[in-house]
Amino acid sequence: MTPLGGAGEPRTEAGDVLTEVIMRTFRLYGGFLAAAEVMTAPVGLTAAWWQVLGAVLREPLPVSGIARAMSLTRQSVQRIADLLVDKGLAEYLPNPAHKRAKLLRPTEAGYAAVRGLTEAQHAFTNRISARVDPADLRTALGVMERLVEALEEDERDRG
Amino acid sequence: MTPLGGAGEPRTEAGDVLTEVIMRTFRLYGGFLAAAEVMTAPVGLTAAWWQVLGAVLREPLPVSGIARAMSLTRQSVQRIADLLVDKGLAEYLPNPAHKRAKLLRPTEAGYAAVRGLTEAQHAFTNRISARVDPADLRTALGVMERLVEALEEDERDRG
DNA sequence: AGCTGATTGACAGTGTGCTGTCAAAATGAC
DNA sequence: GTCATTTTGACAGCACACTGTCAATCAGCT
Repeated sequence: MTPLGGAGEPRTEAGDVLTEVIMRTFRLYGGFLAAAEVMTAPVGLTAAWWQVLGAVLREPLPVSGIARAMSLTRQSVQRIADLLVDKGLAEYLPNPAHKRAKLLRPTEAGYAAVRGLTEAQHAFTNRISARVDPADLRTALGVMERLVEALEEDERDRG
Repeated sequence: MTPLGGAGEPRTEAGDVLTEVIMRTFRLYGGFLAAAEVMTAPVGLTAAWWQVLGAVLREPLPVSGIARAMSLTRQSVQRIADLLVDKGLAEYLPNPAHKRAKLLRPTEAGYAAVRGLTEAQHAFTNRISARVDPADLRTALGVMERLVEALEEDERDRG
C-alpha cells in the first residue's frame, strides 16, 4: 500500500488525502498493537488472546460466533480459543443448540486477567486521547466509521 | 485490544472515543489490506511487495534504509526484497558506500507492475474518498497524525 | 423420512511481521 | 593504526491471520 511515487493519473485532492490516511492507518495499527502487547505481557496474555477473551466476557459464544462478531475467520479464532483453553484461561461448554459448536467461556483466571487489563487500557486511552482535540477526535471517529462502511460496500459491489 | 466489557475504572469521555477509534483502526487496516490485495493480485504482486517496491521507485536504497523509511524491521524487508529479486521485479546493485549493503532497484518489470498499480490505487482512493466530507477527512488525517506522534512519544517515555 | 445446502470444527499450507543470534563490515574514539 | 561500538545481512524460530479442503452436524424444503 501507499507507494505514491508513480506517474500522474487522474487524482482528486480528497483521494490524495485518503492515501495519507491509509498510511497513517498502517502506522496506527502497528502502534496500537505494540501498546496492547505492552499491556498484556505482564498478565500473561497476548493482544489476540485479549481480543478473543473480551468477546466472551458477557456471554459464552461458539468460535464461529466470535469470529462473526469481530470480522475474523473461524480458523484464526479457533486457534486462539484452543490456546486459551489449553492455558486454563477459558473453557468449552456443551452447546445445547449444536453438538459440535461448543461454547467458549472465560475461567476465573481468564476473568481475572482481563480485569487487570481493563485498568491499563483505560489509563492508556485516557493518556493518549488527552493529546488531541476532543471534537476533532469525534469527527475522526465518524470519518473512520464511514470509511469502514464505504470499504464494505465497495467490496460487496466488486466481490 | 478493545474488550470493553470490564468493570468501571476511571474513564474519560475522550478515552472512550479513542477506544472506538482503535477498533475502527483495526477494521480499516484489514479493509485497506484486503483492497490492496485485490489490486495487486492481477499484477502478480502482494501488498507487501508493492510497499517495498514503492519505496525504491525514486532512488535505490539498501534494505536497512527501506526498513527505516517505513518503520519495519530489516528482516521483514530483507525477505521481501530477496523475493522481488528472485521474481525479477527488482535487482541488487553494488553500493559504493558499503560493501555488504547492496542497493535495491526495481527492474523494468518492477516499474511496469507499479505503474499498473498506481492507476488502480488512484481509482480506489478517489472512489472511497468521494464518500466522506473532504473537510472532515482532513481533520481525521490531522488527528491520526497526532495520534501517531502521541504513541511514539508515549512509547519513548515508557520504553 | 429424505435430500440439499449452509454451518461448523479440524487440518494443511501460505504470507506477513516480529524477536533473537551470529559474523562481516563500517564507524568513531583513542 | 587499533579497538569497541554500531550497522548490516543471514539464518532460525514464533505469533498472527488468511485461504482452501474435508467430514460432521444442522436447518429447511419437498
